[in-house]
Amino acid sequence: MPRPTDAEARDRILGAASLLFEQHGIRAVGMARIVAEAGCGKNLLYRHFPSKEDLVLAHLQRFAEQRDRSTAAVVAGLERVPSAALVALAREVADRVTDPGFGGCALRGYLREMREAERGPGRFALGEIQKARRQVDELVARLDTDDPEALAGRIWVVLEGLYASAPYPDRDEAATAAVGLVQELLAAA
Amino acid sequence: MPRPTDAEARDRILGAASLLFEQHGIRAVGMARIVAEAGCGKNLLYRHFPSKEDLVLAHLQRFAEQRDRSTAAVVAGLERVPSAALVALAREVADRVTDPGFGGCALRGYLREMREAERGPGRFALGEIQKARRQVDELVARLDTDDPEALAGRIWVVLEGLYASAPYPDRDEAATAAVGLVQELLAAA
DNA sequence: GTCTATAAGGGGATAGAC
DNA sequence: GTCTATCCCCTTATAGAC
Repeated sequence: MPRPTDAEARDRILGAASLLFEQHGIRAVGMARIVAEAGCGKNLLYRHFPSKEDLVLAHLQRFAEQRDRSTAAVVAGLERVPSAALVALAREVADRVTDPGFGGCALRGYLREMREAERGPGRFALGEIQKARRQVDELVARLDTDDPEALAGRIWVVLEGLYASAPYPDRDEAATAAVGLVQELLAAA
Repeated sequence: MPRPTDAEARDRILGAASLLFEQHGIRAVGMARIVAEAGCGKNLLYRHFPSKEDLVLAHLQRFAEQRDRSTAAVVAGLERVPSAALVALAREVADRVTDPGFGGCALRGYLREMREAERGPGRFALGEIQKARRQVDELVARLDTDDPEALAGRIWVVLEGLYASAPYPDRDEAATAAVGLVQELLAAA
């Protein structure tokens, strides 16, 4: 069991692992390298994270929590104006995607790399993505438009395209295109 | 050097490798497994493909050639009607993505998994994607609309979102959403 | 000669023991 | 923290079958 004061060590290890995972992928990064980068002993790492899978899961949870905080912040106060909330949501994704340090959505990246969505980190990743999708669905449902499902599906495709463009040089163009598209879709609805 | 008549063996090996790569990813599939699935000796594989990287490059080239043939077929005869060609292009992507055997775009998958676009298979993959983007750009340019760059960027985001939805259960919804979106974008232009 | 099958080399993976 | 066990990786080399 980690001691209470070990929370800082845990954060340091998890931070180093997250950075490496985002930069090089899950499979490409070995535990030895994480230990070296975190500057700790292997013993300590395995006390906090009994297996690599646990470490990866914690990495995805950390990513999801940061995203949740970020989206909650931009949507705050817009609950009454669902269209504005949806645009804010798109802008938030665009902001994260265009950040030079952003290495792609960790949840989607894990699913693509490991192709395992039934259990463990993959199950968590899929659940988080479905959660985000449901948020879009619910906002669109309050929008007083005909065929809200089609609209939500279209907005979702645009957001997926925005996420997909993260590692490419044209992500800035993708960001303006995606935000503009979402705005127009809502204006026409 | 492989003998001239070995083209069939090469195809068999490449076919087995492509299937495994699409199903499990590049890093997850070892040469031993490819040999087992292709039903050949290791020696023969390495004569046709001196290294795994060569095999992966051939796999990406095969994917790109099939895609080129498929897109050329659906665009054939529509050179004079760029909007129809763009819709056909979107439909073609939608058809491939919704095919149950489709495991995602191999080119985008390689770039996401290996994060290497400067040389070898990654360089090829990036070039092919840029080629597809240029095709969209050129069709939009012949469309007599103001701000063709913005329109091409929007169509491209939608297509990227469609590709990204390939491994998910909602790819059918994504396909109809994407095709509908492209149609509307062109109708409004 | 051309293939398959198998072993071996050198490295790195996760994980556990001391 | 180091050291070890076990396994799998890519690749090459050897040995045998047709």
